[in-house]
Amino acid sequence: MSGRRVTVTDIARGCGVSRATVSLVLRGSPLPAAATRAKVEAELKRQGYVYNRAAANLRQRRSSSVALVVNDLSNPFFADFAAGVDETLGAAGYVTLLGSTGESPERQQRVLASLMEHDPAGIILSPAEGSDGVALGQVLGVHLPVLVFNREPSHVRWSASHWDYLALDNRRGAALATRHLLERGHRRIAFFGGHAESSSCRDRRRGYAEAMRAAGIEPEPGWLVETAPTRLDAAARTASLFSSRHAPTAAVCYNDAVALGLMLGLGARGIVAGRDFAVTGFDDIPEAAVSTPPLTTLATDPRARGRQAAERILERARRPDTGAVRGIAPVRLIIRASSEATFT
Amino acid sequence: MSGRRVTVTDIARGCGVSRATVSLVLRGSPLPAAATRAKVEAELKRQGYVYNRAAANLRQRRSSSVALVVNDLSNPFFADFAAGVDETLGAAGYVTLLGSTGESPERQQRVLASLMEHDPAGIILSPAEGSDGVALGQVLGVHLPVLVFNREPSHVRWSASHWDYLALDNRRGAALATRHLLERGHRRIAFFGGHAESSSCRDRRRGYAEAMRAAGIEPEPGWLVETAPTRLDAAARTASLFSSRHAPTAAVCYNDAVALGLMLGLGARGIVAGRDFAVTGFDDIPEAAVSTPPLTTLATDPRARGRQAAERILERARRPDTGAVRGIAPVRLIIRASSEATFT
DNA sequence: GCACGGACTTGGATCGTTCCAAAACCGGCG
DNA sequence: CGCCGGTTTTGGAACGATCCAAGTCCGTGC
Repeated sequence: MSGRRVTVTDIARGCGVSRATVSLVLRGSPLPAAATRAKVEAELKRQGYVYNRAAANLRQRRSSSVALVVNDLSNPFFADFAAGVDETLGAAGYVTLLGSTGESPERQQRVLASLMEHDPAGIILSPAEGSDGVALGQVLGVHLPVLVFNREPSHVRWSASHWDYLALDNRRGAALATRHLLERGHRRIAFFGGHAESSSCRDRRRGYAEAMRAAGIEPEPGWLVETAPTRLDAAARTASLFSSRHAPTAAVCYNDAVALGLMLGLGARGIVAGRDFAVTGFDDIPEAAVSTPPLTTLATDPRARGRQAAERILERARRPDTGAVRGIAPVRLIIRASSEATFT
Repeated sequence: MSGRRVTVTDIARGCGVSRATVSLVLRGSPLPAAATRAKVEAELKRQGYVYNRAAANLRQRRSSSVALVVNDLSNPFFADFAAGVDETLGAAGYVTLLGSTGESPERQQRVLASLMEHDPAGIILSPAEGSDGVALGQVLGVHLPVLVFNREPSHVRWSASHWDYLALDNRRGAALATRHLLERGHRRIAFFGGHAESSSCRDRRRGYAEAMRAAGIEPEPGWLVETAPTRLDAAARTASLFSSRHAPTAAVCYNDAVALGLMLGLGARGIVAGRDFAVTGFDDIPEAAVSTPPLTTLATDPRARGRQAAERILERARRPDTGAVRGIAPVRLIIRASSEATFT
């Protein structure tokens, strides 16, 4: 009836022992006698006791939560990542504090500040585009275990920082896709989409360029097209691929959204992706398997990345003095029909 | 250097006032003199103070978090819902405690119990399939504001419960889809997919059946096909639609995943969806717009549902004694090519 | 009969913040 | 000079759990 919470004191009074004894029972200590334990446990059940972890954490000066801040939950890639993080944290008895930033660095600062007040044991951050490492350092302080996922904020001196970093092998992934297209006989291959200043786009472009040069081809400036990483903008910029005389016959796309947009744009110009023009993506979002044509892309297993990130941050919380780690997660080329077009 | 946290006591000592005064400044009380306030604020900045909300909440006997428990984060529908929840909670100064259950009622019990220990101000729960209302009542207690989203656990006596409920208008949605197909001339329309015992499937089947009867058609048993709500199982069961002599010419599908699976299954039998057979889905997941053919479906705006759920739970936390509310969110029929097939 | 040791149990202080009642300060007024 | 009212400030007790040093109990052995 009463809205008041049941506390250890209530239990202690209810069965005639001290608060300390109840606490021992709660934590499964071997100290209490079996009879006492039984008595206390009965009383706990009778009164419907619920442990107050906040109070315990306060006294013990530790934390049982980890903050997870993502730039865009509605992107399946990050949602899967979040699911992986939560899965691992939950299994370790931690609770996930969620924050999403909607790609706004300002909002990200506010969200982080608010989460910090809850004293998380660590933070897993997939930074908003345009994040500034200095501002992040300001809110996050010097002692908290931090893992940065997927993108590098600007102005971070990694060598001087204790932050962990986990990213996909963007460079190798793009190189794999490029080599795959080269093997199909393509020579004029574009790199299509993404913001050139973002770290992931830079890395992917680099992998692409390296693979091209390894095949003795120097990428032409007209083959590098920037777009917002969305289907819509990608579709809108399709034309810019075909403005020069050396129009490409294939494109390595920044990600799947861009690739799907490009295929839409190609269709609108009467070019059939997979037959007249080869396309690859990046991420292997669920749509990739069922688009028309199905999209050749790079699988990244975001859920496993989430588990990996959570494990790393837990390890870091246990032993704070281990050095920072840079993790590069492998990616896997999934070949589907969109890259079937060969150049003859 | 030291890992110790800066506390109000440190600040108080550092600028020669009492802890109580620092606390007043922190909370923006008008009481402290301007000069004192300035002095304290300077010291706060100097020492890099971070507010400890857990300690404050303990003293104030209130909570600044809301738990969000979803059955499947990797489903874009729920991820979007979560994004909406977090957006609204964050704006109100609450933090989101995330839990995901992977559709396992047992895991759900554990996750809820763990979240309860963090003393949330309320819980938003999208229950795992097969959740039992009695077991849920056990962990959730009697006083906590609870909002159940999207599915009804079994054995809940809503009339005797204070739980809020928010769901999509499944019945009307299915009826809209069915009427749409009827208008295209179809008479033999199946309801394809889903588990018949789940509450959402029941409601959708009901809307379908009502629309059919309103058109003077009694659905035949062979037109009701159960499947797991996945693409794979839906594709596998396509055959069962065509076993009887009165094979349907169109299908209202339980959701988009099922509809996409059905279209795959149709394709394998040489039936072209949208030309030879009309299909509708439910949810409007991103793939629906780009599948082949694009899928006619019902848009549910999960993000807005998330905001709505969060607002409701906050309202409930503010005034606990208002009666339970049942919210039914509207859905919108999106017509695309998959339902273009007409029956002539 | 009593000191001893092992098995349990316990009171009181503590974590970082807020509440509360009371105290200190201050200028003015009789 | 003392008192008054209003403004600021403050010490100490909470919140709910845990830590720790110091109990109590009880069976043994001498």
